[in-house]
Amino acid sequence: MDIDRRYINQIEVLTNVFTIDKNSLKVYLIRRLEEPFKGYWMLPSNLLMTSETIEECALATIEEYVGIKGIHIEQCNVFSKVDRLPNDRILGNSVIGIIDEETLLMHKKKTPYEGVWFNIDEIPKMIFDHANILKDAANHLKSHLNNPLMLKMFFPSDFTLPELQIVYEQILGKKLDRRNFRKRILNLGILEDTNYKTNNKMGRPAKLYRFKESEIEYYE
Amino acid sequence: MDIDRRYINQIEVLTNVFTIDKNSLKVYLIRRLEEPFKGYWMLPSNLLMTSETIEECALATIEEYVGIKGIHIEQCNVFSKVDRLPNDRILGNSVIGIIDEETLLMHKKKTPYEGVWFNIDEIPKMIFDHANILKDAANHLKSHLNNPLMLKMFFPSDFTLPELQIVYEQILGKKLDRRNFRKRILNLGILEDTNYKTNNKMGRPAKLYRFKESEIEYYE
DNA sequence: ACAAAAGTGTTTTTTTTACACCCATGT
DNA sequence: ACATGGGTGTAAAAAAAACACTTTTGT
Repeated sequence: MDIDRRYINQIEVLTNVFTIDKNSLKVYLIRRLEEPFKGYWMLPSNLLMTSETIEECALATIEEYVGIKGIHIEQCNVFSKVDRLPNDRILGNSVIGIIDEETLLMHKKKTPYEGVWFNIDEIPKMIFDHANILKDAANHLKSHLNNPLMLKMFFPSDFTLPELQIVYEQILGKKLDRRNFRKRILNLGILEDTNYKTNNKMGRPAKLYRFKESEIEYYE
Repeated sequence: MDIDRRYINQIEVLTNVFTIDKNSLKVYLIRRLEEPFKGYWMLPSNLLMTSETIEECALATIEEYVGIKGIHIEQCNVFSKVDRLPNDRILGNSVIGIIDEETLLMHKKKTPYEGVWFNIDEIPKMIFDHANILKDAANHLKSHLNNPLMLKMFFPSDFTLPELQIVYEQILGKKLDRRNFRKRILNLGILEDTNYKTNNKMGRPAKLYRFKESEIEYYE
């Protein structure tokens, strides 16, 4: 490989893995084991290999550090400041991953990395520019909230409107009116009633919905 | 630089430079001089150097190929398919640049590249995945149309509402009602009347507006 | 019967759409 | 006076926001 050294770049793929757990939006962070910033938290990341796409690298990274594979991911942003890291020049490519808590528990494999799910508004000290990258990813989530393909990934299967409302509220960071929310979502015409209901321990059972298949495919 | 060769990547910055000229949205393309795809058209591009940011590379590329410097640019998208180019594995980072025709004519320097402004709906045969990248950039333009910082760049200085309407119509690809457009834009509260008017050769002079400074800075 | 959570309807306000005539200038 | 392009208002429709009581279940 005889390429001009001036054009050799390293790219790290930084993954922002989100879930909704106990009615809160959470993100998965791991601890940094080396100096500087030893003990600080970071986004699971890997250098991009020449043999893989950003998406492949992101999925491999999530499998390696979070212990879960094949989740939904989205390209997010690129961070190219020359001094974003103290020593090396590495481009940062931020990717969002979404997983529901139930699927996570079912399919999580043991990893040597002791990651923790942090509530999105209780983010600990993070290394380098990771806090900034995470904040940007949370904004991305907000501005793409109506993507059914993305929303779907917060649930293991069918879901209720109160559950969906919690996803909206957590990502938007504000409470929504239940009646107006139902009207708005159902009017979109992207959900269908499964005719099933939850059997909760308490309270009235809720109707279960799913995204219409035809609506999921086509979204920009 | 003794880095693992598996993590050595090359990144090209592909610039989508837009302008509005004669009431049409145009993009600047140059010709490819080598095989394969000799004679086909391409987005002005350069490999990213380790010493520069994506933005710096994009600006340098636009200066080199288009002959204009210091224009407004925006990060767009990353294309990382391993086989997007036939021989090398090079990541594509797409960037949007915007320039108004008048500033272009004033400040354009001679370049050895004979670029042409193509109407957005009359794009010629393009190399590799460039047509796809350009289409994606045009979509980006559409979805960020309300960014005052971006809109501002279509004009050399103050502008009239009919002129702004043409920008909207061209980017959206559809006609808008004049009265509703005025109402909507003025209601945003981001424009201020300069109290000046155009002196056109024909017809009634139009009021000149500008973006309020305070509104330009803060936009996500 | 009570506690818990889900479901529902109406009114008001705001935003969006549709639509046609008058005004200011140069020739 | 006329041709050219710019400016304006109103009514209808649609979407969003505000707001509180009833229903279904488990205990």
